[in-house]
Amino acid sequence: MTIELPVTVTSAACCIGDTCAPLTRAPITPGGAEDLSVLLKALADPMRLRLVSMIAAHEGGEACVCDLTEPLGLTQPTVSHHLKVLADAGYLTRTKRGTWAYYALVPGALDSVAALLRTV
Amino acid sequence: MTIELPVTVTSAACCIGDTCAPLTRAPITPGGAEDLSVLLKALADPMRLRLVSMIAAHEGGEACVCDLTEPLGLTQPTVSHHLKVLADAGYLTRTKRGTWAYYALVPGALDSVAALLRTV
DNA sequence: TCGAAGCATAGATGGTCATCGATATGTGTG
DNA sequence: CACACATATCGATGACCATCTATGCTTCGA
Repeated sequence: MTIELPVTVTSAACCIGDTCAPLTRAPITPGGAEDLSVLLKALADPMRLRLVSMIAAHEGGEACVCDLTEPLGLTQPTVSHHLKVLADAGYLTRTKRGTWAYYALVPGALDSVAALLRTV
Repeated sequence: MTIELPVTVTSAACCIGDTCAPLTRAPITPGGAEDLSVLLKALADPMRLRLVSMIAAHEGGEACVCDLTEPLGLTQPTVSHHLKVLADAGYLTRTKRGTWAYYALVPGALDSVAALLRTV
């Protein structure tokens, strides 16, 4: 369960030195592209997008697996698998209370990726 | 080559009627999740991210296939395939001048997806 | 203490995809 | 016209992935 979003964004600055608004910027690094693709891959699934949205829409901003299985029409292990993918990518947190495991959105995670997307 | 970004965003408004900032929003629709996942899937590949970035960084904001093959270390058919995926998703335009096919970014396409991402 | 419920993991399977080589198509040049 | 070059398409292949069933683990209540 590695929770990590690239906090240190490799600044693809538009202004370097004296020349502002140059015609050509520095392209994304191979490593940066690999990292961003991992973050995007975790979201590039209809069911996972719906999971994120349903958790955000759920009261309290959190939901347990049992809340999410039926409306998606997926089995419990499949939902559990998707939630793990999202948690590993840093989009969700997992809190166990009693028998239930509550998943919640990491604040600003989606905005972070959206911001990264515009730097490409 | 279907160039189309979801211009009509199904507004997941935060404020409905008199009650502002409700605890629960409306979750994304299954169709909306499917559409957004298609857009994200097209970007969720390291080589395609690098292609988009390299085209944006290239002088004139456009590049032909022959400009992109060598720095990526991919064969020409593979690069051509990735560019088609990106163009079909609405991220790139294709302009043929003579023997060469020039690909350029669709202005605002990335920002559009980034904005959609925050509505999830 | 025992059973039921919620969740995670393991293994299997069918589908999708990234990549390649080979080839077709189109375009400019001699 | 013939040839060289840039690009697109086709078919194959290996890897990855979404989903399932079966099963193990933990926690709560009777």
